[in-house]
Amino acid sequence: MRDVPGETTRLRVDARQNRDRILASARETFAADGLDVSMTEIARRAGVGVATLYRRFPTKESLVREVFADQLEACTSEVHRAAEDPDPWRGFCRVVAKLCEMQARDRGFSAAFLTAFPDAVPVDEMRARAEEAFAGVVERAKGVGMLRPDFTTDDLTLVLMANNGLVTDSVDAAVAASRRLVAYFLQAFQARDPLPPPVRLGLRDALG
Amino acid sequence: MRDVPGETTRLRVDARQNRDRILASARETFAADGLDVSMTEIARRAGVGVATLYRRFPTKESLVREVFADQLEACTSEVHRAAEDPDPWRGFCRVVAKLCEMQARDRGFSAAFLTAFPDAVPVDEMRARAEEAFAGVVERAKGVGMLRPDFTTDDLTLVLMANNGLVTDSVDAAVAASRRLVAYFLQAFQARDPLPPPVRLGLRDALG
DNA sequence: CGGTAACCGGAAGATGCCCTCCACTTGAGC
DNA sequence: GCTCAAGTGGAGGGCATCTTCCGGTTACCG
Repeated sequence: MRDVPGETTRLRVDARQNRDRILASARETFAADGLDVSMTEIARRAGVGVATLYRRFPTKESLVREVFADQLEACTSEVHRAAEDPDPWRGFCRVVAKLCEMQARDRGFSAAFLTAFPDAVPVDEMRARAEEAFAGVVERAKGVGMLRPDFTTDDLTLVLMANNGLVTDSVDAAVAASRRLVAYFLQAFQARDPLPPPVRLGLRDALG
Repeated sequence: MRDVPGETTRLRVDARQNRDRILASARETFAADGLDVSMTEIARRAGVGVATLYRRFPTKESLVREVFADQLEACTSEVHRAAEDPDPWRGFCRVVAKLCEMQARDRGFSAAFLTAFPDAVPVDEMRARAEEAFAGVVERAKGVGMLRPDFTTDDLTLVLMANNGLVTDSVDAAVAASRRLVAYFLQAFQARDPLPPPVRLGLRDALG
C-alpha cells in the first residue's frame, strides 16, 4: 500500500514466482508456436489460473510486449555492435545474419516485431534508435565500396519481412532456410565489382 | 435426379448464378483481405444467405480450393511458358518475377498456396508438375552459364516464401516491394562471372 | 399451369477466444 | 499465532467464427 505511485509495486514472493513462470512459459510457447496461442494455454503451461495471468498482464498485448522487450533490446544492441566493427562490410553482414537468425529461431518474435502490435510505443522508439545506428553501418559499408550504393535502410525491413515469410514446422529448418536466404541477399547487396577502399592521399605521400 | 452418379449435377439457373456470384465475391475478397474473412461476409458480399454458400461449398476449405484452382493453373502455365523461352535465362527471370507478382497481387493466393491447406491434393499434384517443368528451366539456365550452378529448385520455394512475407496494407506497396526483392534475388542467382554459352565444336568446324 | 424437388435466407448451435467476477486461500507484519 | 490485504483458480460473459436447421420460395418438367 505504501509505495510510490508509478513505481513497480513489490510483489509477494508467490506472486513473483508465478509471474516468472508465466513469462517463461509465454516466451517458450510464443517462440515455438507463434502469437496465436490462447491465454488459457499459456496459463495452463505455467501451472496457474487464467486470472493470475490477467492480474499480472492486463491484456495479451502487454504480455507479448513484456516477453519480447529483451529480445528487442538484443536486436538493437546487435546493430550497435555492428556499428563499431572495424570492418564495415563484416559488420553489415553480421548484423543482417544475426537479426535474421534471431527471427528464424523465435516464431513469435518476428510477428511481434513486424505485424502484431505496430503501435506499441517502446517498440517504435527502440526501432527508431536501431534504425539510426543501422544507417551508420550502411554508410560505412558503402564508404569502403563493399555495399552497393543504391542500398537503402528500408531494404533491411525488406529482408526482415522476407525472412519472416520462412515459416516452417521445425525451428532447425527455418534457421537453415534463413541462412541460405541471407547468403543470397548478401551477395546481392555486395557492390558489383567491389573497389578497394578509397584512400585519402596527402600531398606529402604523393610527392614522396 | 436422373444424372450419372459422380458427374456434376446440373444446377438450377438461379443456383448457378448464385454459385458464380459467390465465387466472384470470394475471389475478390480473398485477394484483398486474405483468407481470414468470415463466410458470413463472403455471403453478404455475394448477396446470398450463408446457407446458400454452404450448400455449394460444404466447408471453407472447399471454397478456397475452388477459388484458387485457376490461379494455380495460371502459375503452372507460366512455368511451362518459361520452359519454352528461347533465352533460358530470360525465361528463368520472367517466371520468378511473374510468380512473385501474382503472389503479391493476391493476398489470399500465397496463403492458400503455401500455408493454409497444405494437404489439398490437386494443389500438390499440380505443384509437382510445375516443379518438374521448373527443373527444366533451371537446367537450361545453368547450361548457358547464366544461372549459378548451386541453385536448386527448392530455392524457388525459398523465394516464394520470402515473397509471401511481404505483407503490406496496399497491394501497390506489396507489388513494389516484391519487385525490389525479386531484383535482388535475380542478381544473387546470376552466375558470378557469366561465361559465354558453351559451344559444341565439331571437328569439321575446327579444321576449317 | 400445377406439383414437386431443389433452392433460399436468416436464426441458432457449437466452438474457441479474450477477458472479468467472485468466493476462497495464503504470505507478511505485528 | 492472528489479521487481512494481496493473491488465486475456475466459471462464465461477450464476441466472432464455422456450420446446421428449418419454414418459406421458386425454377423446372410434364
